[in-house]
Amino acid sequence: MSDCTSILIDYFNRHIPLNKEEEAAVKVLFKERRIRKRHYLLQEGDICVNNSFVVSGCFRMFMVDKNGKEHNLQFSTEDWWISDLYSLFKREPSKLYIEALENSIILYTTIDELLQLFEDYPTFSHIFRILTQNALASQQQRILQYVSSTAEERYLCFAQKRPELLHRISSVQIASYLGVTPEFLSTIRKKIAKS
Amino acid sequence: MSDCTSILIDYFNRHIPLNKEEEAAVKVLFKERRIRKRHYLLQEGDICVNNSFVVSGCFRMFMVDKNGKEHNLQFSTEDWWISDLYSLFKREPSKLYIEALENSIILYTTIDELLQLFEDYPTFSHIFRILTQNALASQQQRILQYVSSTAEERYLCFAQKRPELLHRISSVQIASYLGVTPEFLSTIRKKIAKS
DNA sequence: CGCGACGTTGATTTGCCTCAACGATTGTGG
DNA sequence: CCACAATCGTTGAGGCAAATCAACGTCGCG
Repeated sequence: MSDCTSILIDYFNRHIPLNKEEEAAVKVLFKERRIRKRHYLLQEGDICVNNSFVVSGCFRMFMVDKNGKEHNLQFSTEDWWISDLYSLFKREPSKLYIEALENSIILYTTIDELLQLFEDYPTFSHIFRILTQNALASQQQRILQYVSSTAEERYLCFAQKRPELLHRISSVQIASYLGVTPEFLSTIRKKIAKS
Repeated sequence: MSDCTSILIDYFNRHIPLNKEEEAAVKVLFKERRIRKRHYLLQEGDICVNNSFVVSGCFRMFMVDKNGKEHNLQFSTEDWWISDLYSLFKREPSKLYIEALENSIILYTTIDELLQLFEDYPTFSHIFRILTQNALASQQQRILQYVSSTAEERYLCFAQKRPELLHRISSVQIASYLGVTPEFLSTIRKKIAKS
């Protein structure tokens, strides 16, 4: 059985080179966990205490509205992070769910270990500040897109940014991410194929 | 003429008590500026280099879509911050505008001064990490609301959270924030008044 | 083989937009 | 201080994007 931490260390090195001490800290702190398809990493009401890195597999983060409908906010595959950053840092109950769409492997730490890591090695504090900014930026992009694009435009944008997900994820999930019904996604696809 | 920095210091003290040194640093670093109604603090393409605290007045942050339509993302009044956090930290050109809706007074620093402040006084680093988390949280809330509520529900929610803005801001601006036309906001209001 | 999940299609409905028109209010120049 | 223009909120008619509901074919799987 392979040691997944090397994948995470590679990931960090692609952002900011780590020294040997820092690499060792990653090896110590991050723990491996397997999640089976359809199992949950987080459910509404839980406080999100873990920050998780996806080694392999695929997750979706979603909320359930008052009519019981699900709305996907994010998909996370290899080399992405998956957690409710708000619940994680505020230590408040989450309004979100995180579900594995495939059998997956993650590396995770608790928020307390992470904060300790920040204190011990400023490099990580720096990396995670950037990650938070990226999260902020991508959320801003989603809002801007939502208020200014049609469903078809949102689909085309998604297809361009995450082409590999089109085949990997069911269209029910993609429709939920785009904010349309699966039926309407189907008509969008038909229309695009024609043109 | 009054010194506005005391207002900002009060604001900080309400979050985390400052010591004398920290208060002095605020006095040195933050500069006052008056912005007249209809003037811009930021325009698309600019890199947002200033982080601004609203002492008095009111601002709106908005984007312009490809059809030339404006979409308000945020209103900031007294005791709020106003800046494009993404452009500020990434030092990339902004896609947003910030406009004064009233004659206003702000206190601002450049991003470089702010980062220096973080290094010198960890307290501020802590406060601003919380502010970034709050920004993330409120953006998440907006997305969740957008995908799961009708315009009427969004209006009721806005009216509950920011009742004072209903009279302070024109309905054109409120409609733009809610993502509807002013005409439709009007019909929403009529319907609510009836029930 | 039969069942359930999934993607597709069509008919109908609905939420919201567009456009046009109208009084009321505000601002401005003479 | 008035006259006029400009802006703002409202109302209504008509249209479109997307939802809902129902039905059907296909596929993988027990």
